[in-house]
Amino acid sequence: MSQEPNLLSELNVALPDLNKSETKVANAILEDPEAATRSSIAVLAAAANVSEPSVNRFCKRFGATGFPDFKLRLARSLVSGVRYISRAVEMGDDIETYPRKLFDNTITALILARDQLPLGAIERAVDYLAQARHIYFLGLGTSAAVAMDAEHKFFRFKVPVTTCTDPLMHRMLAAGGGVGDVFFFISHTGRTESLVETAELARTTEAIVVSLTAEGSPLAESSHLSIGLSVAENTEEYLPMTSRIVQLAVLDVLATGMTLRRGEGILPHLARIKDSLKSTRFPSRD
Amino acid sequence: MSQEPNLLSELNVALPDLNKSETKVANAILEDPEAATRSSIAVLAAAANVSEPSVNRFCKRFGATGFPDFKLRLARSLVSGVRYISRAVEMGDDIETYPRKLFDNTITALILARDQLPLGAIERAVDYLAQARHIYFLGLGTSAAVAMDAEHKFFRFKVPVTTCTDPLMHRMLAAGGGVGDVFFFISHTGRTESLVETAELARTTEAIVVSLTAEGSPLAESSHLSIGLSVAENTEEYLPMTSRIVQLAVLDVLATGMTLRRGEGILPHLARIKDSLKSTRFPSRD
DNA sequence: CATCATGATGTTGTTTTGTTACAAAAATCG
DNA sequence: CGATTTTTGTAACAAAACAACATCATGATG
Repeated sequence: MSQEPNLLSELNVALPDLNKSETKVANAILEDPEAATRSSIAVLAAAANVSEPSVNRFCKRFGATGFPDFKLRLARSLVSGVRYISRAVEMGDDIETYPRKLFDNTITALILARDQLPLGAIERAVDYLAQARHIYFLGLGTSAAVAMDAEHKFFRFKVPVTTCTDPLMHRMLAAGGGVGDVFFFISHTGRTESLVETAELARTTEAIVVSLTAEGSPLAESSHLSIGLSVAENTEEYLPMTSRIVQLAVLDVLATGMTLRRGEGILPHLARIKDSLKSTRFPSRD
Repeated sequence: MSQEPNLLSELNVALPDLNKSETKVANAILEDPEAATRSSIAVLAAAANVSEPSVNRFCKRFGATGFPDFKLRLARSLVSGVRYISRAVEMGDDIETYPRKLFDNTITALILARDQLPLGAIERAVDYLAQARHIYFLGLGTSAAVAMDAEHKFFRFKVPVTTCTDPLMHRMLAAGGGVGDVFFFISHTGRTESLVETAELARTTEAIVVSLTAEGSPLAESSHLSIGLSVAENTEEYLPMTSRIVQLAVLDVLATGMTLRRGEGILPHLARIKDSLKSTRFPSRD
């Protein structure tokens, strides 16, 4: 699905090249786009002092099939314009405001990531993971929690999984890497010295080094395969937020890819794991 | 500008309260909202197997002045082509398909959660957390990773934070709770016996018990305050996915609420913490 | 400077689309 | 089981959009 350009800015750009009545229509729309989406063709024509067919022709000129279709595009470009701007939380924000902003930012980040997902890299990562004899998820700080989450997913595939947050352990594990080992590094910046060094250490062995990190970062460069993300963490923010959620979503994708690779056969196994928790829970009504 | 809630999630929420033909219409729209915005009332009526006036009434029920107006609202609430019907991944899906499905499901879950966020509970939770002398984040399984993430956020506010995944430790910590302690439980189901028992134990002390869990669950009932979520984890899926991401987003909200509560004064402190990592990283170009 | 060609604009009438009023059917309740 | 309310559909009606054609402006050419 292509990132359709904003209709309003398209109008602005085209403005000089329009003829008399088209200009009138364009101005009427730009004057109050919100209202334009609500008007009928007759009302808009009156507002622009032109005839109805002129408005209709105008719409078709901009690629719409007709006036209703044009209104729809207009409506959509009105939101996407607002939505795509990550609005930072401000000190004055109240409870009605900041939760919505945070959710919207997260949603936007996921949409952006979804549309730029490096599918090729993901597919190769699934290849590596599916063949791994042992997977190591290594991350520090916020990414440590992500690594832990990954461990909770991947152990289900009957592969030994190790997660670890101690940089010294990292080094030792990396040094001991061998055939069939996959070292999976998770880092938002991809610049953490300790992690990059560990990745390089792992590369001196027979192990495979995969990273989920910023595109073009030192860590990405040091890996056999990098799943490059370009999540712009709002620099104003003091707490890391969106980046790790995108990382988690990508790990969901990898785990799912692994399930698909394993085929139907793995499903009973996954079901058994899930069911094993039943007896730890209070029965639910349904 | 009114913060209009997303029409799609409004539909989802209202779904159970609709009568027969209204349900049919809602499903037809949810099935493919994008197409719905392009259809005429006749086409949509046919797709839903109802009469045209039924569609019209449906639109008015949701606050629109008529069908065209409804379509406009729908178009506005359509975020970048997210598919609202959570389509589960199927065994035959290829790399072009399943990553998108997973992301869309996650995005949808976040939109739904955003529009049903229990703001009152969140506000009170921020109150408790802001006044806490010690915060304990307790979760098991997947929620353990969420708890760990929470720890990584909240320690920044100069509050001692403890995370722990050992149920026996949980019990002992809970038993030792006192004034100023906040026990924050994280659980998707809210039915894990061990956690519920721990929560009840904590309630016998002076400590405050807060939970981030399913609405109306035993855990929610056992808490002083519950932030109720109703994320429908797709039961077909064998891996927990969307629920924990929503939990993380809510914890972001809580942490941000805490920042706002603390006021400007906390910002230099947060900045110092962030900067402390600088020397562990390779310098970036910008 | 008249005339024609071309393109832009408006008028009219048809078609499509949406809406209202009302009647039939179904559900609810005493 | 019948009365009452709610839900749903039918059909007539109103509004909107559109297409075909007519008119007007513009400007190029003899």
